[in-house]
Amino acid sequence: MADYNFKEIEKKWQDKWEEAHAFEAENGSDKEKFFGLIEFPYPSGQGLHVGHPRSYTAMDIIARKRRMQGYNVLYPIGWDAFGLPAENYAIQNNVHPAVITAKNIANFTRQLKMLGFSFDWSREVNTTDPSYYKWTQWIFLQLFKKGLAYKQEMPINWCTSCNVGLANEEVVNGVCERCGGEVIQKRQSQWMLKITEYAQRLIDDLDDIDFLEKIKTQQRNWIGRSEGAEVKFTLTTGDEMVVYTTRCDTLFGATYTVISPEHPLIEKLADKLTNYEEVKEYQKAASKKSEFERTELAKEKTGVKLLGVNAINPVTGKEIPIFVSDYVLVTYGTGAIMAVPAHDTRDWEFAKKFDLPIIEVVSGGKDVNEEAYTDVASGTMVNSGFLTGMAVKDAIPAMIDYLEKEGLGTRKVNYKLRDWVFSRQRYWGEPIPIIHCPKCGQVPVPEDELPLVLPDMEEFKPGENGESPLANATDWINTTCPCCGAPAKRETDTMPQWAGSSWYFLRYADAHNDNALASKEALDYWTPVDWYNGGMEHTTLHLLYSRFWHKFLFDIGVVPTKEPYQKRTSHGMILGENGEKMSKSRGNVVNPDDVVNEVGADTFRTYEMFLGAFDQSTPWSQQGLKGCYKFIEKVWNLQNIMTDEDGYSPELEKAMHKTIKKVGDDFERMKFNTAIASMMSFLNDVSKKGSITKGEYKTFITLLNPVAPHVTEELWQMLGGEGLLSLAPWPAYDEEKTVDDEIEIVVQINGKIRDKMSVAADLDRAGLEAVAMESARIRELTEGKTIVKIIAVPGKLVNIVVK
RNA sequence: GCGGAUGUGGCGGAAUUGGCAGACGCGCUAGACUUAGGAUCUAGUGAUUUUAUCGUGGGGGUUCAAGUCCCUUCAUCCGCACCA
Repeated sequence: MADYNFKEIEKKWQDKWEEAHAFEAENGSDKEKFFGLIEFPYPSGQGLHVGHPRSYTAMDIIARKRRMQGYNVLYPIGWDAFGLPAENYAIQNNVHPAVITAKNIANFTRQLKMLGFSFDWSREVNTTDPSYYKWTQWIFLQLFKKGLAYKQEMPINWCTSCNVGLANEEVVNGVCERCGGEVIQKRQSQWMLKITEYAQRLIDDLDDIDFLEKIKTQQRNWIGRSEGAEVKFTLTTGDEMVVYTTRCDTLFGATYTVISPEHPLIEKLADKLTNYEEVKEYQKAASKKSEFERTELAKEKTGVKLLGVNAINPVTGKEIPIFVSDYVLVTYGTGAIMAVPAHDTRDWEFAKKFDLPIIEVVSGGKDVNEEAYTDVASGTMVNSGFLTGMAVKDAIPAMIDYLEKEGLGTRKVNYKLRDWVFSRQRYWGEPIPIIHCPKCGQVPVPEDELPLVLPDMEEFKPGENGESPLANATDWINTTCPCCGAPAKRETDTMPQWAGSSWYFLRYADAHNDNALASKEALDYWTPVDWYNGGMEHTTLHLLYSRFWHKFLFDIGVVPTKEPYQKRTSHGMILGENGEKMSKSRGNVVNPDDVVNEVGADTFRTYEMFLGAFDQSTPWSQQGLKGCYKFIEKVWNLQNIMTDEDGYSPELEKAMHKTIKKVGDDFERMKFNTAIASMMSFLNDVSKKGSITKGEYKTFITLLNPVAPHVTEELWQMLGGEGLLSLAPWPAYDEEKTVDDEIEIVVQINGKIRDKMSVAADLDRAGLEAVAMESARIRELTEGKTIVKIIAVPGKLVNIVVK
C-alpha cells in the first residue's frame, strides 16, 4: 500500500472535478434546487485568513451533502472587490487599484481551489467588473426614480490633518486611523437611501424567515421601533412645539422641556429670547464637539435655559421652562422632549443639576428625590388628574385617547434606524450614475448608457475640500444633460462597498446575462437563497442592507420573493493560539498556505470543523491540527485491514447505522465537531474489531467526503466505486438498526448510582423495577430500610428512594 | 447604561426531552516495537484522605433526580451607545 500522499491526491482530484464540471449548477433543471451561500470575500492583499475557510467549509459540507442527496446545487463564489485597502495601496504605490485587485483575486482563487471547495466557478462574479456594476448602477437608478435615493447635506467625519472625509470604520477612538489627526464633523452633501421607508417591513418579515434568533433580535434592536405619541405644547409666545414621548402617561409630571441645539425653534424665537447670545454660544460649542467628545462627555449633562419664553403643560396648564441641551438628539423623534425627572433617569440627572422641580406621578418606587422611578410594568398613577389611580399600562392608552380627542397630540411610531449614507468621496467604487444639469437638476444617466465606467486615472488622492478623486477627471466629469443637451457635470461620488454586495447573490442565478441582472426564469427557480452563512458583524450592515434592496426589487417586480435569504446562520471566530484575535501586530496569524503545505487541505478542513462548536469563537491549536492529520491517515490506512465483503459485518452493523444517522443529523445542525467525533468513534470500533469490510469502508468514506473530499475520492476509486464519490448517493440508514437490543441501565438509591445492569431496551417500568430489586447489591444496601418510592424510567434508570 | 452571548478536567470541547457529567481530540503517564523518536501500537488519565466522597464561575431554591429549570450574584467577550 502506498503512503498517504496528500499533495498528489489533492491536485489530482481538483483537476478531475474541474474537467468533469462536477460542481456546476444547472439552469432549467427539473430537480429540486439548493442554493447555499457564503459571504463572498474582499480579496485583500494578505490573502485568505483561516477564518474564511471555516464558513466556506461548513457550507461546502452542506452543499456536497445536498448534491449527494440528489439536489441541483448552486454553491457560488465571487469577489467583493471595491474598497478602501486597494485604493490606499494604489495611492501609496502608484498602481491602479484594478491592477492590485486582479492580482489579489488571482491569489485568492489559487487558495480557494487549493482547499477543494465545490464552488461553481463558472458563475464567478466580481463587483468591480463593469458588466456587473452596470446592474448595481441600474438598481440605484430604480431607487432614484422611486424617490428612494436623494441628496442631502449631512455631517461627515473629517480628518483635519489629512484634509479628507473618512468612513466611520476609519475613525478609531475619535482620531484618524492613518495619521492620528483630530476628526471633526463637517457638513457635506451626500447621497442617501431611504431604508427608513422599509423599517416596518424589515421588522415584520423577520417572522417568516429562519434566521438565528440572536440575528433577528439584533436587527430588531437596530431598527429600534418605539410606540408613543407626539404632544403639542403651546408656548407663551403663541408658538408651538411638538415633543415625542413613549410615556405620555407621565405628562402631569412634565416640569420642563428640552430641545436639541439644532432645533429650528431657536431661530424662530431669536428676537423674543433675552439670552439669544448665550444660546447661540451653546449651539456653536455643541456643533464643534466631535462624535467622540459627545459620547465621552455623555455622563455630565449641559444646557442653557431659554429666557423670555416658556412652554405650557397642556394638561396642567402650568408654565414650564424650555432648555436647549445636547442630550436631546435632533435626528430622533421631533428633536424636542418633555422632561419628567421623576420617571426618567436622564431628565432626573438634568433636573438635579439645574435644580428643577421633580413631581412624582407614578407611585411604587423609591423616593423620586433620590432616584428616578422608571418601571412601566408596575406602578400606579398619582398626582395625575383623571389618570390618578390607574395602572401605568392602562394610563398610556388612556392618555393617548384623551390627547387625540382634545387635539393635543397623536399616536406616533418612531424608529432608531436612519437613512443610509450612500456616498463615498472615493475613486474605487461604482460611479453614481447621475448628471447635474444647471437647468434640469439631478438627471439619471440613461439606462442604455450603463455601465457608467470608472474613468482611468493616474492619481487617486482625494480632491480638494474632501471631494472625490473623480473631481480631477475633467474629461469624464464634463458631459451634456440627457434631458436638454446643455453642458452638465457628472456626479463624482461613488457608492459604498455595501452596494455591490447588496444583490450579488441574484447575479449567481444567471451570471452572464447582458439584458437583465438575471433572467426571470433563473430568479424564479433559484431564489430565495436557501441557506446563507456569514459573520455576526454583518448583521446590521450587509444583511440589513441587502434585505432592504431585495424588498425594493420585489416591489418593482424584479425578484419573486420578498426576502432574499430563507435561512441565516453564523460562525464563530478562529482566534490565535494564545486565545487573542489573530492579527499581524500580535504575531499570531496562521496562514492557510502553510497549513495546506504541511498537512494538506483535507486535514485543514477537518480540523477547522473539529476544533470547536461552529458558532463559537475558538483558539487555533497546532497540536489539534496534528490530531486531525492522524485521523485522516488512519482512514487511509484502513486499506490494511479491509476484507472483501460488500455488506456490513454483524459486529459493526449497528455502529454503522448509528454513525450514518448521527453524521447526517449533525451536519444539518452545523454540529460538525460532533459529527467528526462520531466518525472517529466508529474508527475506534473498527480498530477494536481489527477489520473493516469493503462495504463499511465505502459507506464511511462517503460520510467523510463532504469534510475531506480529496482523500475519500481517491479511496473510492481504489475500492472500485463508480464515478465520482462527490456525486454518489448519500448513505441511508435503517432506524431500527440504530437502536440497541440490550442497554445498560443505572440503578440509583436516593439519586446515587449503586449498580448497573444490562437489560432489554424495551423493558417496561414494572420489569425494570423487578430486575433492579433482584440485584444482590441493591438488596444488601436496602436491607432494613423503608422503600418510600421507586422511580423507573424505561431506557434510562431506576431510582429507589429509601429512608 | 441597554442588548446579545459565554463560564464544564492540564487544554479544545461533548452531554436532542431534567435521567450514568467529562463523548471525541490534544496533552500527560506507563509499557511494547525500535540504532533512534516530535513515528506507530497497547493500557491508563476529573479531584481526593479511593468499600467511598466531592465535583459543571459563586450563593440559594424546585425535584426521586439539575451542567440542563427558577431566583440571585460574579467574571469575561461582542454589539450599540443620552433614541425620550
